[in-house]
Amino acid sequence: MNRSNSGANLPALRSHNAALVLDLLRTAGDAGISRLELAERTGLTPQAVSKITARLRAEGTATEAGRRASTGGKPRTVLKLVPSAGHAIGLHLDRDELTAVLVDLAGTLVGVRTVPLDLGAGHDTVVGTAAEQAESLIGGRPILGVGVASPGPLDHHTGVLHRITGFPQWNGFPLRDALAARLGLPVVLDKDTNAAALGLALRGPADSFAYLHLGTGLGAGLVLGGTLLRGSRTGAGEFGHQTILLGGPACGCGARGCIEALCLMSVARGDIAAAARFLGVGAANLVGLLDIDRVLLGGRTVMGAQDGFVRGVRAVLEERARRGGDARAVPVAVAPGGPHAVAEGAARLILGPVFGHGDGGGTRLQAPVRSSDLPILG
Amino acid sequence: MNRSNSGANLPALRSHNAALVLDLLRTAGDAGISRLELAERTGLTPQAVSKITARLRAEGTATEAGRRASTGGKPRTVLKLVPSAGHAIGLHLDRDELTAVLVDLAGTLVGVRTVPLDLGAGHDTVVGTAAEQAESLIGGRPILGVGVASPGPLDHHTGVLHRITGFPQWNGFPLRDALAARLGLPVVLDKDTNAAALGLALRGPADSFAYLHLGTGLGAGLVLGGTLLRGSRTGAGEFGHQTILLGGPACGCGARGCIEALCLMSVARGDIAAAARFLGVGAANLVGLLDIDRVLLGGRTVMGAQDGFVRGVRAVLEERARRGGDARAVPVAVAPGGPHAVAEGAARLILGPVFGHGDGGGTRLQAPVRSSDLPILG
DNA sequence: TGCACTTTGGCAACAGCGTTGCTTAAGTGG
DNA sequence: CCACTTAAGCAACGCTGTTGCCAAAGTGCA
Repeated sequence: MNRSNSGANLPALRSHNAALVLDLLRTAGDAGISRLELAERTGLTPQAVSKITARLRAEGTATEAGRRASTGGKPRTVLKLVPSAGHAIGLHLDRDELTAVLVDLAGTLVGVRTVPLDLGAGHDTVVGTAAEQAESLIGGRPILGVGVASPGPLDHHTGVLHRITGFPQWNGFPLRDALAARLGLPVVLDKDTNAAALGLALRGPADSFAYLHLGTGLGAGLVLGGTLLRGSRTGAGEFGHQTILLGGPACGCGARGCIEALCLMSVARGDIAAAARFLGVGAANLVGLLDIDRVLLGGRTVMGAQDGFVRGVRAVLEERARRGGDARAVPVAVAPGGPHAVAEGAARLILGPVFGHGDGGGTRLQAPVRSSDLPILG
Repeated sequence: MNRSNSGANLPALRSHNAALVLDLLRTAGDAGISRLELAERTGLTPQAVSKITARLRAEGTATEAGRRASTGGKPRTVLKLVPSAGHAIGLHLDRDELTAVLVDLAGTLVGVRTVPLDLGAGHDTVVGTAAEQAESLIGGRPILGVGVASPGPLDHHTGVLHRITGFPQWNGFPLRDALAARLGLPVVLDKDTNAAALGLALRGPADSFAYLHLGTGLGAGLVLGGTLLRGSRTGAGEFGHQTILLGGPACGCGARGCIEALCLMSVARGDIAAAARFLGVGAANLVGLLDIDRVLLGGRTVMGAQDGFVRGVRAVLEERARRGGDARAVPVAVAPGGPHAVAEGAARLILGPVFGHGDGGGTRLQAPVRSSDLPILG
C-alpha cells in the first residue's frame, strides 16, 4: 500500500492488489508468469490471485498464454499482460522540437511523431501543436492520459511552468490544465529529466540510480528506492549548480565552480576527458550522499562522446571505491532508450499509477486508479 | 498503505488504518482530536473511525478526554493517545559513552541513563553494558523493542556493523542479533545520524529536511518526503566527503577538498565563520539537489558555536536563494532535542512502525505491526 | 493400459473490513 | 418547551481475501 496519510477501504485494497499483479505481469513481459508465482511474489494466497487474475482477464487486461512444463503434476498456466488494453501519450517539449509518442500498457512504442517547434512561439501555438500531434497519434483509441515532459523549473503538483531558462514568457503558465482542457484527457506535467529517469526506472531493475543529463545544461533525475524524487517543489535534481570548485570559474547562475560551468567549459575546449572528470566528481558526491546503485548518463553532449564520458566518470567512481575499501564501484553506463526516451518516460507518468508506481502527479487519474477503470473497459 | 511489493489483506488494511489514526492521535498530543476530525483527515467515514477508535479504546491505546465546545449541536468528544500503553528503549552507542532512554508511546522521555563506555572494549563488554542499561530502565514494563544508534557505516537491514572509523574490530559484528538474543526483545540498528533525523522528523512538521551533524566527523541524516533515506546499503548521508574544492587540502579519506576536511581545519584554526561557510556550501548543494524544506545543524562542534554556524550556513543559503530568484531561502536552525536527542531518535526506530512510519527496519516488529499486538494488551 | 500420486486452480462458505441507512444522544437557540 | 443541529453508535450490507474442499491435468511406475 502506498505510504500516505489517507485511510484505505476495500476498493483501495482491491486496486492495490490488482496493480501489484498487473505490475508483475508487466515485469514478466513475454515470458509471462503463473498464478502460483504471483501468489509467492505478492504474499497473497493462490486463491486470491486466482480471483484477481480472473477479474483482470474478464476486463481484458490479462490473458492466459500457454503453460509451463509440468513438474510432476498439473502444469502451471502462464498469464500475460494484454498490452493493447490501454494506451498513453507521452510528449517531450524541448527547446526546439516536440516529440510525441503513443505507447501501450507494456510501454511499447506504438507511434512517434517529431516536429520542429520553437518554444519561444506563443502559448497557443505551442499548446496547439502539442495537442495536434497527440490527437494525430491517438487515432480514436481509448487513452489513459497524456504525460508531458518539459524543461524545468516547473511545479509538478499544479502543472504550472516556472522560469524556463531562455523562455521567461512561460513563467506561471498552467500548461497541464491548458492541455487537459484542449484534449479532454488527464494530463501530468513533469521535468524532462524526471521523465527520463522514470522511463529508466520502469525499464531496468536498479532500485536507486541517478540519471545525469548533459545537454545545453546539466540536470539530474533521481530514483531512490524505486521512487522518483521530486522534492518539495519539484525542484530536486538541480545537479548542474552543485559547487565542486569553490572560487572556480563563474557560472551563468551567478555562482562559481558549478559542475555545469566546469563541464561546459571543458566541452567547449574540446576536452571531453576533463568534462567527464568534473561530471564524475559530481557523480561521486551523489553516490556517497544517496547510496545509489547505478549512474546513467544521457543528453546530447554525452551522446556525442559516449565512451569518453563513461570512461571518465567511471574512473572517478572507481577511485572513490578504492578509497572507501569497497570491492566494486557503482557502475556507470549510457542511458538506454534512444531518441524518444524522454517522451516515452513522459508516457510512464501516466502508466506508472496503473501499476502502483507513484501517485499520478497532481492530476490523479482516478482516486484510486483501478484496472476496472481503464477506459477501454468502460 | 506502504509502497511495497507485497499484497494486502484485511488484517493489513485494518493495521494501516489503525496506525493512521494512532499517528493522528500522537500528532494531536495533549490537544486531542475528535472522531469527525479523524474522519476528515483520513478520508474514512465517521462510522469507520468510530469502530477503529472503539477498538483502540478497548485495547487501551486511546481514551476519551473531554469535549470540545458545541457548534450548535452535540459537542465533539476529544480522543487522546494513552502514552503509557507502550514503551520503547533507545540506545545511543557513541565512541566514548552510552546513553539509554526509555520513552513512552508519545515519545516522551521516561528515563535516562548515561555511562562512559569505550567502544574499543570487547564485544561482550559493550553488548553487556548496553543490555544492562536497557534492562535497568525497563523495570518490568512491557517493551515494544529497542532501537540502537551507532556510528556508521553499518547495514540497517541485517543489523551488522561495518568498519567504524577508529574501531575496526567491530567490522562484521552482528550487533542487532547479539543484543536481541541478550535482551529477548526486537532490536533495530541504524546510524546515529539517521536516528537523529528520525527523531526530528517525528517531532517537527517539515516534510523534507537534512540534519547535518558536525562532531569529530561530518555526516547527514536525510528525510525526504517524510521518509528517512537510508540508501541501498544504509550508506546514504555520507555528507562529509562531498568534494567542494577540487584539488583542495587532503582529507583523511584519501581525497581532496572534502567538506569535512575543510570544516575541521577551519575549526582547528578557530575560524568558525569559515567552517560555517564551508558547511553552508555543502548545505546549498543539498538544498538544490534534493529540494528540501529545512536544514538542521547538530553535533558537538556545532553546539559549541551555535550562532556562528547558523549564521554562516544561513548566509550561504540566502545568497543562493537570491541568485535563483527565490523569495525565501531555506531556513537553517540548530536541531532541537538536547543531549539525548540521538537516543530518543533511536527509540523512534521502534515507535515509527506503530504509527505507520517506515518499515521497522530489518527486524519487523510484527508483520504487520498492529495496535492489538502491543505487548501490553497481550 | 491403469492406477497412484502430484500439482494446479476453481467453487463455496466464511470472517472481517469499511459503508450505508437509520436511530439515539446531547447540545443550541427561539 | 420545542425545533433544530451535530455527534456517535447499531444493524444490515457488499465486498475483500481466506479457508476447506474438490475437480482438472499432468507424471511415473506397475
